Amino acid sequence: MSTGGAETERQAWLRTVAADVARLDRSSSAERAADILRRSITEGALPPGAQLSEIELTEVLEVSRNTLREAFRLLTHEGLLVYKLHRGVFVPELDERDVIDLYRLRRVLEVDVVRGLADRDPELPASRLEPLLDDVEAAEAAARADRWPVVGTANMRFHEHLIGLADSSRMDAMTGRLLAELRLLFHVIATPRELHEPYIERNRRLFELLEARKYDEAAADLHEYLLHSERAILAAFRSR
Amino acid sequence: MSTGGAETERQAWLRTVAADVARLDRSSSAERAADILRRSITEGALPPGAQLSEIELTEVLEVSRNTLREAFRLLTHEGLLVYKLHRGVFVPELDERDVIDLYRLRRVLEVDVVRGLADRDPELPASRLEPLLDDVEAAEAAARADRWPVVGTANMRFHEHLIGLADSSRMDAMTGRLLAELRLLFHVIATPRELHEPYIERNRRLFELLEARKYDEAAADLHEYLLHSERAILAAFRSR
DNA sequence: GCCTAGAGATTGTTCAACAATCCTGCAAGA
DNA sequence: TCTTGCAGGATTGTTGAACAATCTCTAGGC
Repeated sequence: MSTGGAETERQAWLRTVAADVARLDRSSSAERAADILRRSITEGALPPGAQLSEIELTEVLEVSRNTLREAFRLLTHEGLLVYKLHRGVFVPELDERDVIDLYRLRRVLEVDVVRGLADRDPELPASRLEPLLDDVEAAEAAARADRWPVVGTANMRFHEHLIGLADSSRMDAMTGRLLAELRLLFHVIATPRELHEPYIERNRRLFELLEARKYDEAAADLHEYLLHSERAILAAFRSR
Repeated sequence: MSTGGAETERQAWLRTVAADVARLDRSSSAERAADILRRSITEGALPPGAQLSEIELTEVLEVSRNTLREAFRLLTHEGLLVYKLHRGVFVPELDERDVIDLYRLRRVLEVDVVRGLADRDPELPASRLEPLLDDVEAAEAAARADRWPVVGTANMRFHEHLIGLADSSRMDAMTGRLLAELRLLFHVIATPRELHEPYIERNRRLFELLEARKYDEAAADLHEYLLHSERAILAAFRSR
């Protein structure tokens, strides 16, 4: 054996390898099929209300019905599909109450994460904020290229990475679900630019507040941010 | 057609019927199998670390392997089972970090629900609190009968009903998951009495604060309550 | 005692078939 | 005209069997 310091380093390496293996392992046919369907749904190719035929998709995705149904189950639990017994799976149609419900949870979780960062500030290396900056810059670049759906994706990732700072696997899972459902809502709104543009700047400001370790200020800003976003979506929703 | 008022009444009735239909519909073989397994796990018949053999359970539950695997998927997404690729499904073994993670989320969600009740106090009929009182009394009765696992169940339902006051389907789903995982933790603790007894009284006090509409006070009480519970479980966990 | 090879067992995936249920269209009746 | 009842076809729910991929365990060699 070696010293404690070397041992820790070795353990850290073992952990990264284990994570890589786990990432490779999770490539069952069902999850690959689910990946394709997830993209089709979140990118709008399968609009809310659409039914997914089993036999049709088995041919397109080249998997068996059982495997496809397992993929359906995966997406069902992410909120991207709903099962109707003996009738099939459908892309859910969310309404205003869902918007309110989703945003209520987003506010609770995200604001709490930011506020909670104050307690563990010392142990949080600055490098943890790098993914957030990457997302902001990706959004800015996409905006310059006039690619607003890409801006939306980058903004979403910003919030995913924000939640990730809490190091809570369960919060990550919940947020993933919430944001996936949110994407369903975006597709009923015709003007992606108005929907995403204001938040590029707000995300950058949020990032800078975090970088400056002004966590309470960041939490207050985020709270108001999410209220603003909710109002915008509700307004766009009502004018359909 | 009739007046607007009658129309609203009719719509309300239609909603209740639709809810009943949805409840009846959700009875597929896979979900029935999942129900049985869920009870076995939460009641401790299947302890953490146990492996669930496919061929064995197909015989016991009298379903096919495919249907059983669909039930496994359902429970996996509730956190009650974990898949290890090519090795099978197991009842997860939670550790101290899971305790901390679970309680962090419980505090965030439950305290927010209670605090949020203040905003919608007028529209909240007093009858909505009845299930909470039922749970408190059920726990008290079970305690007198010295049936501590039943006390634990009643206490859990109290918190489920508490979250239910928010009328948020997504929060209900999240809480259901969190509490199910919590039950997994309870089974590694040998003394159910110490684990559940203190919270009978605390639940009653919480109920009385809600009944008196002292929501902020109730929220503060609940916050401290959950910290206390977390410490108790962590202590029991460390002394195994 | 440790390592390796291979047999046996278990899981991952597919396929085909049948049962149960839903949707569609049409005809009969009020 | 509107509702009701009834085939017929289409789709989903479930099963069983089969094969491939992987893991576990044991036996044997060093």
